Amino acid sequence: MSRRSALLELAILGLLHESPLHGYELRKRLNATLGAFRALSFGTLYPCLRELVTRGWIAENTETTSLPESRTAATGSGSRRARIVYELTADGKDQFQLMLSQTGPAAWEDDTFNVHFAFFARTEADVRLRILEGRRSRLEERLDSFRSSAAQRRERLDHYTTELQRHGLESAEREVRWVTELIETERSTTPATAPTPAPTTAAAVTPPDNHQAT
Amino acid sequence: MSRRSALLELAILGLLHESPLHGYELRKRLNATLGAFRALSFGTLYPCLRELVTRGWIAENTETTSLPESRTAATGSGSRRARIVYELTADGKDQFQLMLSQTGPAAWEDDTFNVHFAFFARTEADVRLRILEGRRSRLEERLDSFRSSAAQRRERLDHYTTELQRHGLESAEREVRWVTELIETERSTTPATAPTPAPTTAAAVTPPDNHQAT
DNA sequence: ACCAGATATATCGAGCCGATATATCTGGGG
DNA sequence: CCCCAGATATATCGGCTCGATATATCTGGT
Repeated sequence: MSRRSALLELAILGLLHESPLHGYELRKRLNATLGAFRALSFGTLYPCLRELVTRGWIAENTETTSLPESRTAATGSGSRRARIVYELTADGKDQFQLMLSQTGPAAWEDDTFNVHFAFFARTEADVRLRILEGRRSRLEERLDSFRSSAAQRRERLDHYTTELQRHGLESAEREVRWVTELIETERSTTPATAPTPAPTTAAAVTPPDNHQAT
Repeated sequence: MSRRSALLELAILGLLHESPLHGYELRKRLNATLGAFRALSFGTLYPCLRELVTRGWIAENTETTSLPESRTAATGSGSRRARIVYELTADGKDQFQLMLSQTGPAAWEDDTFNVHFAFFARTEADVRLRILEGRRSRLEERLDSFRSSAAQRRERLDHYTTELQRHGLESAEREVRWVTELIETERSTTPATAPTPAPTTAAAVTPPDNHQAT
């Protein structure tokens, strides 16, 4: 079972959910729209696309722009040459929804969170809330370890390292506030149909912490 | 010519510049102190250490804590068993200073900037300023491409993706302000000379053949 | 005394990144 | 008009990194 970066597979299926795309354009959107994949290599993308085809989740349509011998300068859309356009299949849509409903610890880590969040419009409300709360727990956990380790070696670091730590801490605190606002928005816009047994609002969110020590 | 992640080599040399360390502790500091290397694998660290040894930049001292049959409970440092302690050599110090003076485009990218910044106390003032300005240019360049692409597809994105973009944009803007403040501080505190003092000896700035100290 | 967990070093396969190759289309200059 | 530079587009390869795993010692709890 080649894991093959389930995150990349999820991102590809999600982008193809909107419209069929060819590899080059897919890579650009992976870099731009999602927060991850800053410089995804074609040596990663194309093998992944091929595997998704063999699994039947996407289909490969060779774009035979039969454009005749004329230059077709009129069409500004510019179909340049035969491109391989990938399209989501029915099985691919099912798999995408299945992946979105997975709320494992992999959903709120640094790299994965942005991708999951970008597809929240197609994610169920309770899953959205669980991922946001997991993300906040993860951030606060890191904040705690940062602050405790900072207290230990007060005067050991020079000015620049201290400044680096301070900026990192501040960024993490800002993201906590951002996620908290998102959680409150989720709670106010969705009725209280929470399946979690936490009726009281003061239940301190009960984050779905990883009960499984990896 | 195995480049072997010059960034990791720089970070190791920089951390060993302060005190000799063994692999396990080195990995913890790589995760905690620097911003990069969130989960560096031992399968990456140990081969890198071995190569640094073969290049003569660090030395491998098997810590034969001859600690007698007594428990040595007094020493809080706790030498548990024979550990391999790596120590920076004179050539390693030269190499570290050489790497720090490299102001290539590799110094202000996302991953590399934090590491270079963490060692600014041992970097010359003009190099510091060049790296900070390069970092700011890089961030503003990304901000421009973000904003222009956001203008193109105004109403195409859903609420969540828009929110993700907005948060990313805001974070980048905050980092630009942070870097700008750092640049102004550099300009005001270093009128012409005087590198920032290191806590120890002042011989830290480019010694050509200085083979002693520590 | 025992077991769980932290400390510490080491190795291996799967798969990712960066460089590189190939080919077509577009735009600018001589 | 042609050629070159650059963007578009697909593809491959080797070196290296990651995650899992193995081994061994020390510490702390019961």
